Amino acid sequence: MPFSQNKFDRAVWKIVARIKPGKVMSYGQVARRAGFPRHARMVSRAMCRFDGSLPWHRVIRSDRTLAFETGSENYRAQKTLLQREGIRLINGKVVLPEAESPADLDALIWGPQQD
DNA sequence: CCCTTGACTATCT
DNA sequence: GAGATAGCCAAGG
Repeated sequence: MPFSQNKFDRAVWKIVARIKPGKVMSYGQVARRAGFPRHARMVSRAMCRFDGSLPWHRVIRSDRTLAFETGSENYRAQKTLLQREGIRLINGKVVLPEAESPADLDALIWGPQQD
């Protein structure tokens, strides 16, 4: 955020703002790249402090699930924003772009239903 | 201070 | 692979 607070907030902001459309990062990764290892939870705290003009939806859990309660308002909002960028979800998990393969496509068609 | 709370994680069953 | 568990760390009561 332009009018950021502390050093941590600014560092986190910078990293998240750099995540390109169609890509995602975990809270832990953001924390590390911001220079604050083991601060994944702090990243989430910072996010609610300044969310709005930044691609907050591209930050997910390390297990590739969304961090909100399933079905909650925020959950649906994030899911929508991600899908809008072409990011797929299967059984509540984000399918990493790198992992797109015939096997995954089969899963999309025949296996677990797509979200 | 001590305890609780998370938009978290790594590890073990 | 899904649940349980134990770390993690800043804020707030």
